[in-house]
Amino acid sequence: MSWSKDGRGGPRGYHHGNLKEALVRAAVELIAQKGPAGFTFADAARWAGVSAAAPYRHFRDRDELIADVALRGFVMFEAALAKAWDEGRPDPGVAFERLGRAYLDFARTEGPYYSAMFEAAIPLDANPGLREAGDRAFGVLRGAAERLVSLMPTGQRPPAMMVALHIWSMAHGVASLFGRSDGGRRALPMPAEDLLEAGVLVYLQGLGLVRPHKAKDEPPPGPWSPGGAKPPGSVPPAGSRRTS
Amino acid sequence: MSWSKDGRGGPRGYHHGNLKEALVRAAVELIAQKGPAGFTFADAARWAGVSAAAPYRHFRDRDELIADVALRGFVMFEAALAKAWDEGRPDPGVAFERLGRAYLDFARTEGPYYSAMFEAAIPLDANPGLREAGDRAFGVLRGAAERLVSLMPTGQRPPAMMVALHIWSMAHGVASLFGRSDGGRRALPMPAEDLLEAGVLVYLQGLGLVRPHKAKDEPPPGPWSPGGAKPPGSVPPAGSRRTS
DNA sequence: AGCTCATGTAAGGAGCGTTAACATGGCACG
DNA sequence: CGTGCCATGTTAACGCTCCTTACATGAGCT
Repeated sequence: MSWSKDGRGGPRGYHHGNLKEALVRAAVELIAQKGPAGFTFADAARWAGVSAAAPYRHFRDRDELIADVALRGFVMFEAALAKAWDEGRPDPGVAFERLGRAYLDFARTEGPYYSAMFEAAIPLDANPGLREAGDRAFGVLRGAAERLVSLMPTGQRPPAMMVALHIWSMAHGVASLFGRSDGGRRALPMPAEDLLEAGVLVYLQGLGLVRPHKAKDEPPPGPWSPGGAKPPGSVPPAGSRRTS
Repeated sequence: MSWSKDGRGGPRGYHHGNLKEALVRAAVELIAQKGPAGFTFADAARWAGVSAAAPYRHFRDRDELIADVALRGFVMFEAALAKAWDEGRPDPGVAFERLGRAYLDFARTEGPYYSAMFEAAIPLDANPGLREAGDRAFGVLRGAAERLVSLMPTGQRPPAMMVALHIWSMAHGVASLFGRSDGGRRALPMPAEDLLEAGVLVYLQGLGLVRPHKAKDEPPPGPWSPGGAKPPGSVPPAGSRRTS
């Protein structure tokens, strides 16, 4: 009975049993192979092992299929970010680092979803549900920024929204320039995750949220330094994250 | 007279006279309208007012046309960045700010080129010239970062390459998330330019390169603070591309 | 005048989107 | 337990656009 849930493979009867799911998976697979603009409705049908007319029972057109992928992506994204943030435990600094890594991790491991979400040029105006899902995902980032900012003395707090937008921008920039390892991208002298982590750390130092650790406890000069953030621990450089 | 150089309009004889240029402009126009994946070779021919077979005399296929647009874009981009940087005059901090603004300005005013350069998924491996042009443009950014970094005491210098990549990432992130005001994007509480400027400033502060708001605003708080740089007419919709 | 490039015209083939008409079989309901 | 409905898929067909090539023709240059 499990074959009825498989998108491909096993024999199936006249009815597919789970075509909608299969089409979504087909879209994900095809986006992974050829980019969000590189596949067609007919392709998805073929990939799902079904005739070209079948998808019309489930999606009005190709855009609706992609929008569905993007929607699922945002839901997964929100969950991944929320899990990484974990309400700021054990402390906001550490949790924020995790958040940044989770962002990139999602972009990398769920590349096709990420593409559908941010590169497919879906008209948000026509998909209010999609916009809401995106806003919810961004809300996690924003909530984290608010928490972080609240650690600062009242007079020096930057707008949390701005901080969230900066982090989002840098994460998205890193992800889209270097995140996916498809052939055409540029080579990096370091893993994208570390690049982002270092960037976020420098940024947070700029806000005064993290000590510049100028006390130089050790040789490691800064958030950069190749071995800086490798140990499986969390975020060694930059000293204590407490910033009480 | 001039009609032989026009892409459209005026009467022309059997020979177009400048079809290659006209095709490039057509591509730019079509990318502006429908995105880098949203136009076809035949479209470009139609737009230029020639038959569908004519473009083959000038470009092997659609990809070569887009690559040409991207190549020109990189050249323009490099020039714009170099001009903004102006070899670090009057001082590297100020010049770096200009550089960031020039980046966003390019992304906004030359949106189609920017799309061709960064969102068209052109295989760089097959276009060495394109890669070189891109590297040259990035070289401006990197050179500026090197200059900036050289202001720091020797022991604390972060790798210039990393700094350049961070700035690039943030600029690209801002540009691609909020830069173009096409219908589907998200609204921002501030102009994208200011968002980027503030982000870069915070980042540079994090490096210790800029003292909290040295020559920026008068009010004390920081790079944010809504009075920063907002002449009222700074963000026109920019819907129609000039290019004609 | 003649050469050569640039462009037009024509035509074939392929793929896609879309719709209409027909087939199948799971399931609700008697 | 039988039966009929209807959601789901299939087949077939139309129209459109695109890509590509082969051949014809206009226009400038020497």
